Amino acid sequence: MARRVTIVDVAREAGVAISTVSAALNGRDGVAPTTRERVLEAAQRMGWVPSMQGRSLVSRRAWAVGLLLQRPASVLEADPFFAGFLGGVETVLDPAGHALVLMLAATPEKVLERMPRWALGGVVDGVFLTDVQADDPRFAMVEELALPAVAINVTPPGGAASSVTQDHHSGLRDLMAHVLSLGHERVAHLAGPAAFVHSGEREQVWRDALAEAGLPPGPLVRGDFSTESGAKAADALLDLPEPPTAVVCANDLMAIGLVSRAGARRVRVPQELSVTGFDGIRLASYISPPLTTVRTSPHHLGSRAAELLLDRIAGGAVEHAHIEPAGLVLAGSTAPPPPGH
Amino acid sequence: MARRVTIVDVAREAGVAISTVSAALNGRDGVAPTTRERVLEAAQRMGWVPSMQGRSLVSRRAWAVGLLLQRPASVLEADPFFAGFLGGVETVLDPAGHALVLMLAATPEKVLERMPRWALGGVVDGVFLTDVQADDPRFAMVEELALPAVAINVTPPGGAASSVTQDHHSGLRDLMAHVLSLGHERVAHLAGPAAFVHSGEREQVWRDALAEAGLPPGPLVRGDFSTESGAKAADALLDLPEPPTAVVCANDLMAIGLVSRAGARRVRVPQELSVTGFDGIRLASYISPPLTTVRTSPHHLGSRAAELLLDRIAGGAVEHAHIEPAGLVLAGSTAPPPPGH
DNA sequence: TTGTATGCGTTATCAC
DNA sequence: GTGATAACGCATACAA
Repeated sequence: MARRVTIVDVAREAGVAISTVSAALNGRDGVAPTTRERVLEAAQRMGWVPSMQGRSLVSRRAWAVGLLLQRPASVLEADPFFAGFLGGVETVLDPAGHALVLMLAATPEKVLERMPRWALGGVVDGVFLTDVQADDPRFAMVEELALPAVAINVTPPGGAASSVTQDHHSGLRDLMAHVLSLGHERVAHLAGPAAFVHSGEREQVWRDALAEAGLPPGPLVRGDFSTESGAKAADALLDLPEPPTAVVCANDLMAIGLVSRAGARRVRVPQELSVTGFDGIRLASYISPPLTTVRTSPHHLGSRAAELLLDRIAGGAVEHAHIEPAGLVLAGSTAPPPPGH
Repeated sequence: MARRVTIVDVAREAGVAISTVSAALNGRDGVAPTTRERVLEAAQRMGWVPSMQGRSLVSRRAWAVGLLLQRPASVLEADPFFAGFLGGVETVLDPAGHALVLMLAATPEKVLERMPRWALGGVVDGVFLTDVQADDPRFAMVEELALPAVAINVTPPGGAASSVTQDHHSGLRDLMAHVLSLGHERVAHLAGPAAFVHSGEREQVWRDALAEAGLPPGPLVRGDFSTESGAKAADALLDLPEPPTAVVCANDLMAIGLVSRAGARRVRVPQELSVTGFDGIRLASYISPPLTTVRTSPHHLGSRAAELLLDRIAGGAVEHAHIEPAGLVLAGSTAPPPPGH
């Protein structure tokens, strides 16, 4: 690589001082228009590009934010939330001149080890916190590090982090109302891992809706959000002495796996078994039957989260934002229970 | 944030010189064991973390590599290649102490604008080049920037970049052989965008296989790799005066869309229409019928690519690696054509 | 074996 | 309005 062009070179070329070049290049005032013009022209002509390391060193800003994901690869590879979220984040980050540093951690320990290195090492100015678990140690860590952070879909404890949430309660309540209005009385729940905060919340909505309808809580099984685990859950539920007539799943991928396995067992959806998803991924409308689900907005969640994070980094206050609630999507995977149930 | 701990602080605390601290911390020799011990202990106790900016500034290394993706969000959100590839990349990058900087570009121009800024600005030490197009301008750019690069699934022109490829020809040839052996004579191809190099290659395999079998090339339609475009293609193909009896798709998502739309039109798969995919995504085995496809290995592609890139950055030569070929996965979406065809 | 001095590219604080 | 100059945190050549 040819020796890099620095502001020193530009200064020499334009016949001005280094400080003048810096001021001109950064649009600070106190520079004569003609001088500024000359500097800009020289920088342009010489192909000057700012060195992020030099800039970062003195500005004490990394001009980058981090996303540390800790999910099994099997889920990540199929879950469109991830890509949608990233897309939203980028629409905000890029114009603001910030980069996105990504880490796919194999274990939670890796995440906790990486965070301080990133923060103290000046790799990132802030982080997104996704897949928040109960008593998540990351909140204490960002607080201790004074690292700007934005939590996704959860209210952070203390004042440690900003947050952006999309209400899933109302959508899920609508979903339960829909299923119950069809006449189902044995409504199972295929939940996500117990550790995730949102898993517990969705579970609670399901439980409350059944209680309000005067129904006993149906069987509950857990998956890990993967299609595979949905298929496994189908076996578990259909092998019960009294199988449910409807299954409310914590995400679409598990619902797809469940529908698939049910079909393989000659259990017709929705005639014999109603199934609902959660997320509203595109694919959900292309399987057969199309999935009744609740549509979330990962892209919007990402863009809003990035806004909050940049604001926080710029010295803004901790803030808690909400985007439009996740809405019900009625499709073909739900129907009245078979007669006699 | 409390004032950061620097090697100066550690030096003072340990009662030695800065250079000694640096040498001790980086495992260089020329430091007395007891001194090293004392330094390490002090650094540990004071919570010293290396400043990447300081280190980068003097080492002229960013300790990060970049991935610039330029794909429509609709594809990215559903395509598991992306996440699988990232997962593979991380398994290599992380132990080596490198970070991954990600950019989701909205347009090709954005990519070409960002590359020099990243390279010259010291944001990354190298880049991955995915979704390579014909006459891709990025190769000229990495060459001009002398930026280490690894191209994925394509042989880069000139000696500009390393590459890692997974042969898809043989798998696709096997697939075609399978379809033709079933007796199909009107085999359509649902191709990807013409601009992508691998789209053209897959198309050629299809064309050659038909020619070898003495069959005229069946109808060819193009999609954009999204499920939606697969559904659209189903309409286009089934509305033909002489619809094909088999459709070979350039990826699984389009195949899923096609199967879905065919089902909605009461065209039974595979009895009336055989459909094949490409990629071997997990979901492919959970739709009904499970998809006959060719299984690729994005994770392995990613890990190998990262190895090549780090090697290149460390001064190694340009290298072209191959991973195991993509293999045929036979499933339920293919069958003999209906009688009379 | 240890200490000193210098430079990496930038920004910012001062005199002028 | 402009120009020296001192940081920022680290690594390293060289001197002691």
